[in-house]
Amino acid sequence: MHRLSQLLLPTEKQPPADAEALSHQLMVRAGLVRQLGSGLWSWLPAGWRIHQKVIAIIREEMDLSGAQEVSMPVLQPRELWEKTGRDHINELFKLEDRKGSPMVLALTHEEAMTHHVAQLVRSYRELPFTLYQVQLKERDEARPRAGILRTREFVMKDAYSFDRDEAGLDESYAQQTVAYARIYDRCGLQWYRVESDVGMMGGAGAHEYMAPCAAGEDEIVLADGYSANVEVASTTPEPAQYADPVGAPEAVSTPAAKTIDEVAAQLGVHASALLKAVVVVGPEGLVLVLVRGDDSVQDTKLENALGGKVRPANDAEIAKAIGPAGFLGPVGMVDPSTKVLLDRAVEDVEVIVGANRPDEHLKGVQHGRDFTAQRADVRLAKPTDTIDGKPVEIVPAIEIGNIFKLGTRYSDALGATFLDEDGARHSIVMGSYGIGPARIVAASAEQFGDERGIAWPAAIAPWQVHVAGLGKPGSEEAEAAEKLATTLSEAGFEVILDDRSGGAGAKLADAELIGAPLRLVIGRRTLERGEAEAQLRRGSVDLDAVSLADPVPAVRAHLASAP
RNA sequence: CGGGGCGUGGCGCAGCUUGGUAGCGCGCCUGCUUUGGGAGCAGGAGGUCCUCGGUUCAAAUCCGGGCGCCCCGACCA
Repeated sequence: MHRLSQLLLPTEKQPPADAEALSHQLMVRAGLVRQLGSGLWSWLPAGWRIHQKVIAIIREEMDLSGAQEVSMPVLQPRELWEKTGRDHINELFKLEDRKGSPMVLALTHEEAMTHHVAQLVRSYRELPFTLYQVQLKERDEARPRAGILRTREFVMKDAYSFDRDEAGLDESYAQQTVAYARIYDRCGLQWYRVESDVGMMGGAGAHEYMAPCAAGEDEIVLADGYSANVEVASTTPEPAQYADPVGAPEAVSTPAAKTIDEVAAQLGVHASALLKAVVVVGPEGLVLVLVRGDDSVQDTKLENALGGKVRPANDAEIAKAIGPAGFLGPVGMVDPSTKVLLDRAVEDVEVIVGANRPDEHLKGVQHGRDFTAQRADVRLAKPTDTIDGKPVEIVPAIEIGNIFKLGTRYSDALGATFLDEDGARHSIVMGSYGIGPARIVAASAEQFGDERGIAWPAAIAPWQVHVAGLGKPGSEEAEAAEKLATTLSEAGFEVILDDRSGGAGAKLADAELIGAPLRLVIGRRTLERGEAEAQLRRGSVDLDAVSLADPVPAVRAHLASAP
């Protein structure tokens, strides 16, 4: 049992002035966390209980999946990171020890894990296995934000699977998928598993686990039977509204009309009758990217299509290769060999494009007839899109976990190999699997927070039962609350007792702020009936009163009904 | 990294324009009263006004440098 009179649980009526995200405001108001510096957060007792409960669930499910827990240093020799080429990552904290030896603070543990496995594993007989740890990660984030949503130091559960081949990896990956679903379900979150970009991790496939909420940094595309990050989502736009065909390219005057809207207005056509031109410099040089006029380019999809990082081209580069900015098109480019990338959603019909001459556009331009281009899906999904005819929804979400098929990128770099039955050497095939417990906590606060506090899912609530006696210390109500809390605590429930001398309003308000799933209140009237009033925090649902003479069965039943 | 904003008791803020006694609400401490929705009265404690320097008889206030924090964007293994 914990007593509110003794607990370091500093609740606040007002949120910090600089807190924007709901979870940030509520977690500070509820006395769960306090800030030490930008992106650096300390957990106070109640908050740490929640965090630890999430970790306990993760640990149980990891162990159940067959993964083995280890622990590796956060402080590591930079040499290790030079071998995988990740030593130049901006987010990597770099430092030196007193001898001047280059060190880093790990932002994940692929290098360390793979290093050890490379030393320890010799034979296919030792594979497969999966290692995990619950360990700090350090990242020099360009912009920490939203309380504990994006921090520079955080605890991560990171797991790494080691298999002899792709088929084995698929199996390990599937095992983690099962464990992840159980973890998020048990934590009581609303979540989606979405297809994701493989990012700089490389590899053969990746999924993210996303908790939809207003403060989400990512956007996910949802449809019946489909879910994907907008960075990879592939959807179908509404049908375009084309201008009447004219048979061949034909110049039209569009004075000073540089934007799609201006051109569409001057010509009296819908934006989808035009092509929008975006010029970037990719790994193989300058590219003219064309999407429908009412679409926009999704950078990650474009980078995947071009096979590497891209940057916007500057006006000089554009003028040299194509034409005057604002009037760009695939026909009549200054350098006709300039690569053209055409979005998959653009049909082979006549559209309107820039003429590569000032104040002029061309109508009647058709792909395949008037110009050629590489095809790729690079458009940003929109809420009006469909997928297989079904409407999509695009919602913000917090990334609460991810899983990657790494392949042999790290095992190749660090020499993690094994000998097969025939004595042939192969690289170990790896996967990596991360979960941020703090993100789960924050996502819960986002999903289940209201203006009064956070209605924690029962599985991760800091306490199961909140007992409040409304009288002052020493009163009959307070004595009865004390006795009730003791009985429940001895019966194995996690109880927090409000034994403070404050007024009833303050006690009830704090109970809602702290957010235990079940609240038991003893006031003068309820005491006269020999009962405690019972209420579920989620939804403020009034339950049958609990008998003070025999409270345990009723409390057990009430908690079983708590979400 | 680009743009914007902010730094004044624990929290939220005013004061700065026009230099001169640091102030308000909440919280905290003591006493009495009060106890079903953030109580009342009385008394009290608590602040290098982010920091360094400059101007001035005098700086929270004006000027300059630095540091810190937040928000938007870029970025985000």
